[in-house]
Amino acid sequence: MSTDICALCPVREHALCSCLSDEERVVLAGFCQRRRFTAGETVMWAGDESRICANLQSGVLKVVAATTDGREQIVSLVYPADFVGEPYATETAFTVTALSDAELCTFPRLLFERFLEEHARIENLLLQRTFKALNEARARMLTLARLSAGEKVASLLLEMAAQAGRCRCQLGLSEPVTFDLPMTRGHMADVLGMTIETVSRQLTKLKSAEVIVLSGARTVTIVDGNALKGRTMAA
Amino acid sequence: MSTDICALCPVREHALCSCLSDEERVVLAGFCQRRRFTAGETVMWAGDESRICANLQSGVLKVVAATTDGREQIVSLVYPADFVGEPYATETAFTVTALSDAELCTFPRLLFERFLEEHARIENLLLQRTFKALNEARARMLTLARLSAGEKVASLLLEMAAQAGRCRCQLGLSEPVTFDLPMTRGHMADVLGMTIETVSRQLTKLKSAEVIVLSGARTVTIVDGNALKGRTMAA
DNA sequence: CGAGGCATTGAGTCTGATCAATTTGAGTGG
DNA sequence: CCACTCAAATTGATCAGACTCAATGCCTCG
Repeated sequence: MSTDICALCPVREHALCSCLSDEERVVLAGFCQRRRFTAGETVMWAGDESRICANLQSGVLKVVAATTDGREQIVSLVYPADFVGEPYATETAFTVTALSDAELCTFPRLLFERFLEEHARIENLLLQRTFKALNEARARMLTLARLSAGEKVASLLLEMAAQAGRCRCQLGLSEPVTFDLPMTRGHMADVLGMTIETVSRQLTKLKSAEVIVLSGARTVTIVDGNALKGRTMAA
Repeated sequence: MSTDICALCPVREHALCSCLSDEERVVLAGFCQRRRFTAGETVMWAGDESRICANLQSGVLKVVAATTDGREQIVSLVYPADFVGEPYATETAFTVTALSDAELCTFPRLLFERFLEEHARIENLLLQRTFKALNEARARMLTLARLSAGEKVASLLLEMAAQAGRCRCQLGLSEPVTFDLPMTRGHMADVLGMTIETVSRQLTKLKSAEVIVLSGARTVTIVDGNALKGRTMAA
């Protein structure tokens, strides 16, 4: 039964558990619980007791840091096959919310910790992923602190194009690429540490410069990828 | 011989390796190499091949992200007993430089990886530390993106006071606390994503409000810790 | 005592936030 | 199929906070 569940898993090949043998997978599946969240629903609240870890199967989640007076910053976007949650933490550090409808494969934290300890390969992979997440967070610190509004928006566009291209096969920068933005202007602003208005103005500027084409609010075509990259200036 | 080295290690009790048995420590010490760096010297360069990991024994390091055109952001401060480097990464992600004279206990990356795989306890602890670093980076993202200059400086002052207090025993916020800033205005600006001038102006403002006293450029007394905390506003 | 790096202070500018008014567009129900 | 609704997005005008440029002051260490 449990192996059947994994057979249908859309991220079977890419999630952390892809390193497991069939037998190990049976053990893990034995205490996993699939859960669905609708867009806007919160998966875990900052400050709450940390009870679960999970793999994202479909949809997109945001990890949000907030001040006491309500200012918010998206500190990470979680895509399918990504891991969410923090083993060994008693308290949840940041609120995690579904940006779109999402499906998670959740594990009780304590059982997952036990599993990690008994399966060195998966623990090792989680370590590598966590370092990768750390590098991403640090790279974004540079973006947040030192790039101009225009540079921030250009960077995010390229990033989202790359993410979109991870599914469909991606062409180079010389060819026009069309894709749907996976988030609203408001979310883009929350990721980049700016306001909705400024994001919108920068997109308009890119449109006027004929670097991109906006077809409706959500669909973008990157006409001149090199020009867009030139507006980035980050390493 | 190797155990003697560790016996003199100033961070023996707090570094990653504190979880090891004497026998394990001998193995690890077998391929460690102690190295000294003078203030300003760079320990590893972003983009270079990743050859070492290390524990910091004394001094303070900075981890720096930079744009191609020279803008810089300090993405992490490394204190004694902290771990530096990235196992399993072929390339160094960020430049690491000594802020003060520093002593490192370095390990060749590949050997350290092998050691991790054979010693689950230490790998487990490294995982936990990496998650902690990730949480810190994410918390700082909020600071960089959403706090005002005044809030940023107040936060950093409290953080540095806490760090200073980790050595000497720290009093509560109601009592005045005096300590030396471990960095220049310039470094504070690099950490907070602002300019030297703005940092200086915010400190002057705090001095005028009699929240702090500045005795020379480097020594600070937090007179009214609660007022300082009140100027923070971050969660 | 002098030199040089840090730090402070001031004046002016500019980027991006704020406030406010439309416009667009997707979804709903008549 | 069209009008309606409501959220999202765009656009404009104004303002403030932080940056830039420039001058001066202050430690620290030869």
